[in-house]
Amino acid sequence: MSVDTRHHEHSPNAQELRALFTEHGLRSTRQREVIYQSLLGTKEHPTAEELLELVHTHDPEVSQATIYNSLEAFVGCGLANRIPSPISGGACRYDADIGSHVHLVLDDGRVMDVPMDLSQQILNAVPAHVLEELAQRTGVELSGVKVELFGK
Amino acid sequence: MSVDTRHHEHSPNAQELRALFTEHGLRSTRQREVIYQSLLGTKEHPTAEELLELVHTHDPEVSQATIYNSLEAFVGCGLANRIPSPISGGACRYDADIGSHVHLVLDDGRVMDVPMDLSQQILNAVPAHVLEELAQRTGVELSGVKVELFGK
DNA sequence: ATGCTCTTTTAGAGTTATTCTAAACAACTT
DNA sequence: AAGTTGTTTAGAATAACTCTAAAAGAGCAT
Repeated sequence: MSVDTRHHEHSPNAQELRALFTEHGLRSTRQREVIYQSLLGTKEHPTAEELLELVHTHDPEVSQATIYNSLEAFVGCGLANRIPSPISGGACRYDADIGSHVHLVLDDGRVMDVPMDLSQQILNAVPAHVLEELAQRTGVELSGVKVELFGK
Repeated sequence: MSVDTRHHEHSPNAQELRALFTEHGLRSTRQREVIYQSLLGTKEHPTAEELLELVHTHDPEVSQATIYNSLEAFVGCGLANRIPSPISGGACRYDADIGSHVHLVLDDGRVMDVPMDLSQQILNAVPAHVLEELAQRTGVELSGVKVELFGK
C-alpha cells in the first residue's frame, strides 16, 4: 500500500508557483501568488474572510473579491478544495492540501484534518466494486469521494 | 447482514406525527405537520424554497421563515438532515430520511440517494477501529459519518 | 521594448440564502 | 379560563457571495 507522505512540504518559490499555475491553466498574478502561499502556509482551513486577513499581512491591497475569484479558480482547476459549512448560511472553508484526506467537522463549523494514516485507512476501505456498480446503475460518472466525520 | 428495509414507509397520520414531534421535544403545530409531511413525501431533496412551494399546495399561508425555523428544529432534534450545497453560496437541501445513507451530489447541486444496498456496503466498510482510534487521539467525540460521492 | 488582446483586479453595488424583530397567535399548564 | 411559554408572521436586516464597469496587468506578436 503506497501512502502519500508529501503533506506540507516546503513552500514553493515564485518560479515554482508560476509553473504550477500555468500547468493548471491559470495566469500567474501577484495576488494569486500571495493568496495561494497564504492558503498553503496555514494548517487551519480558513474562510474567505480569514484568508483575506492572512493575505493582508503580506499585501494589504488585495481585495475580498479577488480572494473569491482566486479561490474559485483554484477549486476549479484542482489546486484547492472547498469545504461547505455544516451551519446553515455559514462560510465555506478552503484547503490547499489536495492529497485526498478525511475531514473532521466540528459543530461550530471548524474543520480539522484527520491524521494521514487514519485517513488513508478510511479511504482505502471504500469498496471500489461498489462504486463501479453505482456508476453503471445510475449512469453518473463518479468524480470524487468525500468522507466527513462529525464531532464534539 | 441486516438491512433496513423501511425506507419511504407509509405517511404517518396526524396522531403519529404529534407523537413523533413530542418524542423529539418539539411542539406540534399545524405548520410543522404540513412541512414534515411534505418533506417525507418527496424523494427529491428540496431546498427551503422548493419545500415552501410543496407546502403551499397544502397550506398557502405558511411563511418562508417558518420553513427555516421548522427545518432548523427538525435538524436539531434529528428528524431531518441538512445537505450543504457544493456550490459556493448555494442553498442547502433537506431530507427527512434519517436512516443513514450515502448521497450522490451532482455538479449542479442536485442530490440523489445512493440505492440502499450499495449505501450499506459503503457505510459498513468504514472501519470502526479507525474511528475509535481517532476519537481517542483527538479527544473529539464522534457523532456521525457522512459519505458523499460526486458525479457527472 | 511596443503595441495588442485577453484576463484579472478593484471598489462598490447587487443578489441570494438565511436570520432577526416585534407583534400576533397557538400550545401546554394550572 | 388565564397565564406562560414557544411558534408564526411579514418584513427588515445580515452575511456570504457575485456582478459590473473601468483600470491594470499578463502574455503574445511583432
